[in-house]
Parts: sequence; C-alpha cells; structure tokens
Amino acid sequence: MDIPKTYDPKQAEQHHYARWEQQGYFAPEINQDPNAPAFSIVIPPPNVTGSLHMGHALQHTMMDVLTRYKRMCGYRTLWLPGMDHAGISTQLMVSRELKKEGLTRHDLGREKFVERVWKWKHESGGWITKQMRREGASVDWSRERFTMAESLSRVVREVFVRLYDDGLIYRGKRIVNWCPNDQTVLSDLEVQKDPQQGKLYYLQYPAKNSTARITVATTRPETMLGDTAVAVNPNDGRYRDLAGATLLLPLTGREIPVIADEFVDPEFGTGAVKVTPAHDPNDYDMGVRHDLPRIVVIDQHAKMTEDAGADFAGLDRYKARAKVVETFEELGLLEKVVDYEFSISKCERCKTVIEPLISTQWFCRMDQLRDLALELMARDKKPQFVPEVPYEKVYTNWLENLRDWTISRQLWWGHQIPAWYTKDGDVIVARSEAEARKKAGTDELTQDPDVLDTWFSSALWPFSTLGWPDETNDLKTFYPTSVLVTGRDIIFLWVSRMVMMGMKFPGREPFADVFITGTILDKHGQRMSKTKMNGVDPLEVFDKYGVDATRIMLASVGSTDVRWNEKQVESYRNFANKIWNAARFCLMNSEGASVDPAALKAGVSELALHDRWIISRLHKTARDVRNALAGYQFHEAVQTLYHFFWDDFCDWYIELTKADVIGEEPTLQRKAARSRLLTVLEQALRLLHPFMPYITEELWQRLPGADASLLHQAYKGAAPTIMLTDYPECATELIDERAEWEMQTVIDLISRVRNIRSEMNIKPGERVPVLVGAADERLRAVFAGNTDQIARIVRASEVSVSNQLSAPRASARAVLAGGAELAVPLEGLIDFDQERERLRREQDKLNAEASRLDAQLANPQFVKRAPAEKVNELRERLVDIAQRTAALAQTLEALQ
RNA sequence: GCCCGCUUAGCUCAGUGGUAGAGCACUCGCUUCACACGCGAGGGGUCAGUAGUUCGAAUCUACUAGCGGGCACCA
Repeated sequence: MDIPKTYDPKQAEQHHYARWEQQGYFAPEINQDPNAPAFSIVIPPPNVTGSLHMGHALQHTMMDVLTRYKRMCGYRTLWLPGMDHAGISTQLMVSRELKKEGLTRHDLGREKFVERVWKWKHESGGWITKQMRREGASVDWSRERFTMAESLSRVVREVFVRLYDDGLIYRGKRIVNWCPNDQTVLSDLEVQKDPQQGKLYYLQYPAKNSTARITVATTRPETMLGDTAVAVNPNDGRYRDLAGATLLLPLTGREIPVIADEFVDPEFGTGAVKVTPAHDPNDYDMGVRHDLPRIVVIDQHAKMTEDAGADFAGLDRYKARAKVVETFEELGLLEKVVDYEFSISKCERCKTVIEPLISTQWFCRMDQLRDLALELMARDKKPQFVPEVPYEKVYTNWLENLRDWTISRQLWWGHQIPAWYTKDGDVIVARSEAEARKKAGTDELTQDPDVLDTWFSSALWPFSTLGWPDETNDLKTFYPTSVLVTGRDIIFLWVSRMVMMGMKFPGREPFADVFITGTILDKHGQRMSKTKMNGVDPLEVFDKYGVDATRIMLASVGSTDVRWNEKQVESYRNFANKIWNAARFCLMNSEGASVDPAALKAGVSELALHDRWIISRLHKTARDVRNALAGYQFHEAVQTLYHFFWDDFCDWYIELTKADVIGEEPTLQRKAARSRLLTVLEQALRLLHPFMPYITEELWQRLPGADASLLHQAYKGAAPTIMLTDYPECATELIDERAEWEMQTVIDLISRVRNIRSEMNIKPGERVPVLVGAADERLRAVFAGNTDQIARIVRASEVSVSNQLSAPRASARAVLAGGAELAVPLEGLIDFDQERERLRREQDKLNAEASRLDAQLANPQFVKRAPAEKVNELRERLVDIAQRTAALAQTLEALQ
C-alpha cells in the first residue's frame, strides 16, 4: 500500500462528486425506507448572474453539513437547488452586452430582448451551479429550479390571481420610489439611506395681501416649483395669524394656502414647511389630508417638466436647483443657506438618487398577510430563529410596522403581470390570456407591460419548487421544509415574505427554523464587497487549502461575524493532513484486519483500558456532536470533532495501541487490535463526513471491510459510500466513566514524567527508570496494569509500582492525584537547588488553591446555600490537595 | 431618535453562575519507525470600566466608555 505522506486535496476532490451525483445519492429516492422521516432545505436561490462568494460558501457549508448529517441519520433528505432570475441585475447585464454591439434593448423590442436574455442564461448563466459542485454540496440536481421556468411562473400567476381576487393586490396611483437610472419603481426595501453633507436653503414666500413673508427651509429648492401649500403646526403661536392666509409662490405666481398640520415640527427649521405633494412622501400624505393639488414638476428622467415653467422645463433636477436658488437670491428672497447633514435615498443597485414620483403601480396589501406571520409567531413561535436574539425581535418589529409592497417593476425580464386591459380600460386579472379573454368576453386585450418584483417569485420558493398548487408527493413529503439557512440581510426581503405567502397559500409555515449565519468580514473588519474589491474568492481558498479545510473552517464560524483569517484555514488544512496520516498509519498496519463495527460493541468490558477508553470517548463525541447539530451549534460540533480526532484518537489512542498493532506475528490479538483501530478510525471518519466530505470518502474507500454492509439500512442496495453509512450514535452503556478516569490518571502520570524529562533536559533517546508509589489500591492497580504502555511512551528503562515510593535522593519527583508519587532517579544529573525550586513552585500553587478552598468552605453562607454536590466537590478537591502537599513536603525533606 | 450586538492571551475567536479555553504567534527540546501541514514541554489573561444582585459573577442587572449593526426620520 503506497500512500503519500501529504494529503493532496485536489486528487481527492476529483472523482467523488461526479460519482455521488451519478449514483443518485443526493436524491431522496435513494432512501428505501417507506417510513423514513423527511428532512428538507430549499437553497436561497443565488442570482443567475452571480458567482460564488464567501457568503455563499458559508451558507452552503452549513446547509450541506445538516443535509449530509440527516441523510446519514436515515432521513429522506432533500436539499433543493436553484436560481433566481434576478430581474434588474440580469436585464442590466444583457443590456451591457447589447451596448457593446451598439444596441439598446429598445432596438430589439421586448420579445427579442427576452429571447436574448434566455440565450444568455443558457450560455453563460448559472456559473454558480458548477462552483457548487466543487463545494461538495449534496443538492439534488434532478430537482433544480429556476424562478422564470414555466412551472414556477405558473405558480406566480396563480398566486397573483388569488391575491387579487382576495383584494390583497390592487393597482393604484401613489407616490413611489423611482430610480431615474434604472427607469423603474422600487420597493422601500430596495432603497438605501446614505448620510450626505448637504445644504439647507431658507426660502421666503411673500403673503398675497400683506408685506409679510413666511420662510421655509428645504434641502430641495427645485421642488418649490411644485409646491401647493405651506404647512405650519396648528399650535405654533408664531404663525397663528398666517394660518389660512394665501401666499404668492415666487417664480410661478401661483397662489398657495397656508395650512395647519400636526405633522409639522415647530422645533425644526422655521416651523413652516413647503408642501410638494407630487415629490415627497410626507408632503404627499399631507396633500391627501388637505386635498391639495399635485403638480408634477420632475419627470421620470429627473428632468423638470413643462409644469415647472418655461424657464425650467427640460433642466436636470440639480441644474434646476441651482437656478431656483440663484433666482431667489436675485429676488431677495433667499434668507440664508446653511450646511446640513441629512440622509438621502439611493437605489441600492446603482446608487442613483431616488426621485419620489406619483405613479400608477401594482401594490400588495400587507395587513392580512402580516397578521398571518405575527399570529404564527405568537401561537407557535415559528419560525424559530437561531440565534433567537436578536433576530426574532428584528423580524416581528419589522412586520408590525409593515407598509404596502410595491410589486410592479418597469422591466422586461421577469414575470409579466397577469393583468389585461380592455379598450374601455377595464382590468382583467387572469392566469392566462385565454382565461382573460373568456372573462372579458373579447379578444381585444392588452397585457400590462410591467413585471413583478423579483422577490415576489422568491417569496413563493419553498412551495413553488415543490409543485404547489398541485398536491404533489414532494409537497406532501417535504413541505414545510425543516430549516432555512441564510444571512441576516434578507430577513425582510425574503424570509418574512416566504412566511406570509406560505401561511396564505399552502397554509403552513414554510420552514420550522431559520438559522442566520454570521458574516465573513475582511481582515480589517469591513464587509466584503465587489466595489471595495476586498472579497476573498472561495475558489482560490479551495485551490490553496482544499475544499474540506475551507468547509470545516467555515462551519466553525457559526452565527457570529468574524474577520477572515487565512491562518485558520491553514490550521484546518493541517487537520486534514493529520486525518490523512492517522489513516495512513492505520492502513499501514491493517493486513489481515478489517472494519468491523461489532468489534466495538461485543465483549468491550474484556478489552484493555485504552480500548475501553477510546470507545467511551467515541460515544461521547457522537453524543456531543449530535446535540450540537440539533441546536445548530456548528462551532461546538467542530471543536468536539477536532479535539476527539487529534487529541484523543491521534495523540493517545494510536500511541497506546501501537504495541498491539505493530507486532510482526499475525496473532489473533494483533488482528483484533488492528480491526478495532480501523473501526474507530472508520467511525471518526463518519462523524467528520458532513464537514469534510472529500477526505473522508477518499479514505473510507481505502479501508479494508468498508463495503455495502456498513450502509444505513435505509440505503441497502446502494454502492458503498461513507455518505450513506449510519451517523454514529451514542450507546449509553458504552460510556465508561471508570475507564475515562483510569485513563486520565495514566495520562497524568505520563505527562508528569514528560515534564520532568523536558525540564531536566534528559536526552530524548536516554532511557530512565520511573518509580511510582501509590498507597491507594485502585490507583496502584491502574498503574501496574499499564507499566508497559507507560514505559514505551515515556521511554523508561523500567516502570516499577509499589505502595510506597522509595527512591534515591538524587531523583526528580512529582505528586499525582490521590497522593500518588513518582520519581525519576537522576544520579549525577540532578541539580538539587533547581529541583527543590521546581517542587516549591508546585507547592506554592497547591497552597494558593488550598487557601482559596479553605476560605470558601469556612464561609457558613457558602456551606449552607451552595448545592451539597458543589460543597462536596470542593471538599474532595481539598483532600486531594492535602495528600499532594503532604507528599511534596516529604519529598522536599528528603532532598534537604 | 428608537432597538440591538460586541469588548476574554500578541492576533482571530470559543465559553455564558461554581478552579479561565482553542488555533495561530512566542520560548525550549526533538530527522522518536503515521504525520515537521509533525511530536513533546513551557510562558502568557485582575475576561473594557464602575456599581449592584448572589454563599460565589467573565457569565445576571444597571450605568459608563469604545466599536459595530438594524429600523425610523426633520422639511
């Protein structure tokens, strides 16, 4: 058997994925157990334009860990992949391509343009699905979905019609967020508020029939051309006389009223507000309250309209601003301009300043839907957010303050709104044009040109992908899904909307739990972003350290934000190499042996201490990892596995079992020991598999005896693979506290001897005698039973155990738990002063602890109020310290 | 303005009422027959500060400071 000394991730990553996929291991149909419980996750569909970034890698790792784990537990498991059509992004990407050919989408026309987008999608879209294969993601590609596919588009239309029939979707003319660059309306969630250094302009409006003037403060002077009132607070004494007065709006000559409205804050600015109902959301509301006219002075391209007056028509909004200010100054009506910091609304995608415009759009009423989600939380505490703090509150607070959702978009790529207009302007909402014609009784219909917000189809994802509204087997089996794994940035955009739509349509929550992952920041603590160019490409990390090392590092991140630290990946790369070499050792000593799970179950009590110990540790590890995963405590699961594999298995078990497995003679004992070793390794590989699928499969395939008999019974008949074996389970009867205690005393003894060797500068090759004295019979038996092991590991010439230590004066000494003592005779090598000093240091430590314990036990309040168990624990500890200090004192005396 | 989180070893982070943990970095010693991506032994922290609750606080409460996030906003 020729196994390289260093693990080569690329080699292992080459073949397994294709095999897993081809064998159908990722599909739930692989599970032959008709009574298997179901586990399902739908992937947050990445944009069809996207490529893999660290956030994906993080989320996919968590999802894959859960999916592989549940699959190994025998669940009928589905992780459903797919992509989002990403309306604006995709349209822009294809438009940019066209631009290179000197064309715009309008040159092609809608139909040709959409064809072009599909062509782009087939040729270059979905790059991310190839990258996901590299990640090892065990998604069921046979169920891959795309939001623009006909099957999902059908669901979109169905939902739209039902919501419309229920009065939850309506068409209306309202003030909306308009992006002058993308030429579409946006929902409130797609608008970001950026702080901005700007100016506050104080403009004076003269009264009509007096010399009085009223001063208003504004950040947007150009909108004054559309003012239709000035508002003051009804309780503001300064303006009592002017309420109801008429003002002459400068530059236009229009007459506008002074109105009283509670909205106005007398403390801010001058306490008088210009009201522009057509260009400001708050003014719009005021306009509704006071029935003010709306004069549109800015158009969809952010240019001034005819209604802005001949001097301004056609001007860009910022040029108009300058001109308005200039004119006010000439007229002596510009009171002052002050620096002012405020926040400005920008298009999240292109960063263009949003123009609030009045526009006819489609809206989704959220009150009823919101209540469905809030009731679900109040009644069933679903979905269960992990971590619960702060996300549950963030989610419910947002729902409580929810406003209607603008769902139409002025784009071509997306689900065209299933609404048709007759010549007379009647609106027909239907599932298809044919149905619309039937409803309308005419063929002369025009479909609404707008498409739906991309997030509309995303909101339906958990059930649209499973076949709703049909009662498909997938829907019955996998809905509600088990858990949603995602980042906190789309809790509102996506998570909440899925809950509302899930409750409204299938009538059940779309997922039981929501696990919110942390965020990987750059090394300076900044968010990774394309514009900052500070992103770390997961593919490059895969190339450098291997997929498995990257995955287990990402899994260990869990739900907190962490700074990217390549050293961490490197340490898990080293871990992978450790696994590789541990397996290498096992395989080099595997002749005649094979993996045999029964070897770790039957007759365990007859085995040597280190065997009973590792079996106990294995079962505790299985228990702890399962518990950690049940609570989505990924970090803890990783730490448990790392510690078990490296410390328990490699550092101790392999060392202790060497004597058993290395012998030249092919004895039955050697064969049994080798099989045990292989089996412990095999169990450890299974535990690690969800985190590190490639290396575990690569090694598992090489283990003698790793065959179909090891598969979980739900997967009988499948070709052998570690991914379909049983996930190790904790058998309580195999947890052996006694063995763990005994092993710990042996480990402590070995550590003390090593410490002496190191501190006394004993040459590594030099064999020294080790003398152990233990009055306690049980301790003595443990040491006596393991003298060969101890001698081999600490390179002792002999290990002798007696009930009382008698060692030459020139010895290095140490005391152990239970008052046991050990000595390493060092005739001619020992520096007595140094040795006394070493022992005194130890004594000081013990004394310090003893006095702390004494003080605590002397406190009657403690003894009275602390749990008895705790008090006993302290007393026992104190007894142990007393034994040790007594032994130390004797030792020191002997050295005088 | 409202809400929330974080502050633990030089660095990146776990721990969440009962004797401070990991990885990396650091020091010393090792070509010990799986692994130098390794082995062994060490050093290093009044757990941001203050005040409380408690027999006992890194852990709970309040406040303070610094950093970060979300939501809503004032024209």
